[in-house]
Amino acid sequence: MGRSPCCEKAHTNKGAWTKEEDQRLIDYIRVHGEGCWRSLPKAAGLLRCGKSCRLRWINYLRPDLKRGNFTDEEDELIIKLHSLLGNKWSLIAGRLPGRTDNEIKNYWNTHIKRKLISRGIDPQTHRPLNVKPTTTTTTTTTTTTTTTTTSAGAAKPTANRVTQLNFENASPQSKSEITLLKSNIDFKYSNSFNPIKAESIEDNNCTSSGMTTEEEHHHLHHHRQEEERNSHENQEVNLELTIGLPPMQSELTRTSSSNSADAESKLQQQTPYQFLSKMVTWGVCTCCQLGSQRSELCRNCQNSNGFYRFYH
DNA sequence: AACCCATTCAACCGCGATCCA
DNA sequence: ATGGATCGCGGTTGAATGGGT
Repeated sequence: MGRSPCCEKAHTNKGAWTKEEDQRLIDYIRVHGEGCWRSLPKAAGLLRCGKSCRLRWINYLRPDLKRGNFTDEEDELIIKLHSLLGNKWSLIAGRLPGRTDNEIKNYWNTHIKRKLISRGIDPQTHRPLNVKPTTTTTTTTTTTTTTTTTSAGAAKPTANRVTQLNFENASPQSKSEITLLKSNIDFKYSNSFNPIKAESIEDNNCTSSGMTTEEEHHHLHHHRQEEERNSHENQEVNLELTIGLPPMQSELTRTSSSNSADAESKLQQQTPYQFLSKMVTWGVCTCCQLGSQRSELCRNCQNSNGFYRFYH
């Protein structure tokens, strides 16, 4: 038994949308807002499946879309974000107001890929094309985790992977790493915050990039130097990866008698370092680190009971 | 004008994640 | 705990378009 189709295909239109269909969809959403896509077509009198309506609205009809050519600044930002996030088009799109994931994906495949290749850069790894990838396998003694990756391309970023940073039970070695990580985050925050690095330490001393701890130390050090150089040389593209509030269940529940906005504003009054330290202590997912703008409370950090996974 | 080929981008498809009864 | 329904994402497809011959 396969998965049931998302809609009754026999009675739905496919292919390009007509002006009338567009208008119906716009009119309906203007009145009722974005809601249940499944029931929308019927309610709006459209012979389309909900999925198709959603796509049409998000990628084409939404009033806040920018359209038009990408600027050089946008190009560079996309390249930079892609080097950090990989093919996470929706996350990249979240940093480019008025642009959709589909648009960026297409633009990447048709323009930027070529642009990078012409610069002698591998579009997937963001490293010089003549560098031959080597495979390294790292197995740590404290965990059974084995990570395989290529040196040319950092381990493929997984958007929903969560960080697990437990200070209390960490080995002395891990603690020194955590200190290093925190200083790294602190450093990045003072320049331009790189959320990916916050994910670097997982399972105590097994790194997500597949490097040994020593390599990771070296890598972080090297990265820091590089960052410093960049920021001095050309005022590196400021990614403005704003940090969204991580789920603050306890803060919220502790102040449940007052409103949750109080708890939030209390946290926002903290210094960036205090705030980041909390993030590290809690452990937050990439979504929260990136400041997901779609939902106030990230689902990745929330389990099915509504509690947050990483709160101590 | 007719054909061919390359490029672009809107739309589709399949799948994993999440919700919810 | 389970399974169907739904959402959202990333990869792929194919019609439309433009340029070259």
